[in-house]
Order: sequence, then C-alpha cells, then structure tokens
Amino acid sequence: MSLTFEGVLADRSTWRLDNCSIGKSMDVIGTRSSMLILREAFYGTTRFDDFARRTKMTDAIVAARLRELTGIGLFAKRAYQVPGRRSRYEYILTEKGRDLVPAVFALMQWGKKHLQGEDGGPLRLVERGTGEPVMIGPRTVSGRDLDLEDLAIVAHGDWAGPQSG
Amino acid sequence: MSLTFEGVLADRSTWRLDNCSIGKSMDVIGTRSSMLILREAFYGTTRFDDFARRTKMTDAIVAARLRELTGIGLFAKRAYQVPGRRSRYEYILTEKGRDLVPAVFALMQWGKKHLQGEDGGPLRLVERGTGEPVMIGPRTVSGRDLDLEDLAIVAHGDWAGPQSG
DNA sequence: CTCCTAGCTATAGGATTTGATAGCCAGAAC
DNA sequence: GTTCTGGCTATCAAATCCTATAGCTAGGAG
Repeated sequence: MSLTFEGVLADRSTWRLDNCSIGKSMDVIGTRSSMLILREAFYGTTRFDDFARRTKMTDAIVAARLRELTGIGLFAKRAYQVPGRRSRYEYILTEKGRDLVPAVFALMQWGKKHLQGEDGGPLRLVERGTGEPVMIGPRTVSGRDLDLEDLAIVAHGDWAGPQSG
Repeated sequence: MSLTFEGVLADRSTWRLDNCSIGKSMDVIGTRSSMLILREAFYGTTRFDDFARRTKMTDAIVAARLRELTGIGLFAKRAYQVPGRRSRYEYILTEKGRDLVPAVFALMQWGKKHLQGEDGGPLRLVERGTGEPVMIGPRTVSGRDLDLEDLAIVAHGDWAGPQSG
C-alpha cells in the first residue's frame, strides 16, 4: 500500500524528515501564481504583459512572482528590443526552471483526470510530431514504469543522521 | 525553447486558458501542508498522530487538512481498533490520492537537485528490489523520454472554444 | 515638447495558511 | 468512579497570498 524504506531507514520510528525536499520545494514555488507563470513559460511566454494577460493575474502579483522566481534562478532576464520601441527585459527559463516540467505537467495530468469533466478537458499532451500520448510518472533509468509499491527510499552510504530527503 | 501548440491552438492569441488543470490542482492541493501530508501517506502513515508528529505540523492544521483532503476524495476513512483501545479512524489513500505520486515525487526530485546541498541530500529514490535509480518525467506510452521541446498540446476533435486544459 | 504606452511599482484590504496554546471527549485502566 | 490518553476542536495572532486600483517612468511618435 505504500513505498518501502530500506537499510537504516527501515525502522521509521528512529528518524524524522527535518528539511525534506518536498517542503523546501513548496516553500519556493508552492503558490498558484508561481505554477501558472511556469505553465506560461513552458508554453513559450517570455514577456511581462503576456504573463499578466494569459494568466489573468494582476500586474502586481506577476511582477512580484517574476522578481522572486528570477531571484531564485528559475528565470534569467534578457534584454530585447522591438524596432521602434525601447529596450525591455524578457524572462527566459533557466535549466533550474525547465527542470520543473515534470512537477507542473504532473499536476496538469492529475487535474485533467480528477478535476475536469468526464472527458478530461479539451486539451491533450502528446509527443510533437507523432502525436503519441504523453504520461508523467516514476520509472527506472532502464525504462520500467513503477507504481508506489515498486518504490523504495535508501540512504546514501555516508549517511550520518536524520536530516533531509 | 518551449512546447508546441498544434491545430487550432497554433495561434495563441486566439484562445485563453480559463480554468486550466494546473490552476485547479493548485487550488485543491497547493499548500505545503497538503503536500507534506501526502508525502507521509505515500510513506505509509495512516493515523492522525503519526501525521502530526512526522510532519511536525500542529494538530489543528493536520486535522483541517485531513478533513479537507478526505472531503475531496484523496483519503478514505477506515475504522481500526488497537486491542484494549477504542475504535478510531485511519486515513487510507484512494486512487485519486495515489495518482498524485508523480506530482509529489517530481517536487522531491527537483528540490533534491536544486535546493539541497551538493549531494542532493542523504536519501535516494530507487526501485524496490533492484535498487535501480528512479526518475520522474514525461514520456510516450511507448517509452521514449521527452524534453520540453518534444511536447505538444492538441485540442480534442470536438473542441468548441477556449476553456480548460 | 507633449502625449502615449509597455512595463512595471505602491498601497490598501480581504482571504488563506500556519503556529501556538488550550480545551474537549469517549472509552480503557485502575 | 477517577484518571489517563489518543484523537481531535477552538481561539488568537502572525505571515503570506491575492485582488483591485492607482500611479510612475523612460523612451518613441507626433
């Protein structure tokens, strides 16, 4: 019914997660506005006004989030200039930002299945070119899809005490 | 640099995401406390007191979240009784709850790479039995791993107007 | 030199989230 | 009975998130 803890972790009463990666991630990007801005960035949006209009959020919060996410390193600012207009900045995803693709699309996959109507909403995520359906989930590097029961958590060899994970 | 929109979606200026699945998902489970409770449930926790102690959150918030998540249908309450104690309820993940495994572990994977120290923290997610490393990300049903550039969004055949996705 | 606009900044207020602390309640132990 | 305990509920205060509204500012257009 759940995943497995191996080695020194097997007895869960002996350790505690003090600064787990999930909590840290949620502290950093755990807001609706951050997720929607990331969605837009994945969709190709780079400019302030487009973020605001497409997410239907106010200028204030878009500005605050872009500043925050840029500060964290999910976006890099890059100058651009439309001919006849003055120079502005656009927001380009860094690798750190792009690495959130699994998290954001996993949320989309879940919402599509469980929160939208019967058909899962009008949009589908597919492979470019082939149109093959795309799924997000855990798998081994050799390509096996895994369920929760197939997962295990192990400690690094030099683990010293209950800290993060 | 981003994903592709195909068919009627190709011109992004003609449509808008009004109730996208990502926003809906964040409305429902987009809190740190929800994610930590789900983490614990994936780790095998089922009882109120264990949720509270393991997540280090207060009783009040754990109770509020469990009630909320149960109401949404992520948990089902099941009576249990330790011999010599009175009957209580424990919180069992439903399929809807278990379907959040990709989202939660994707956050864990990201935090591990980008927010923890150099080694990514002391814990690793592996396949039970083999110990093979586990990754979370988008792939086709036939097993190809995909990058952001390989993804495309298409509309259902009977799509009528700009709504969700 | 004045107007216009994209891209922000400032402020005020409400809703939500969280922590801290305290209290309740039903049954088992005695 | 009375006490004890697991499993909650209630209340208060602080922080965060979001909306709404208004204003600023640097350059191009005229």
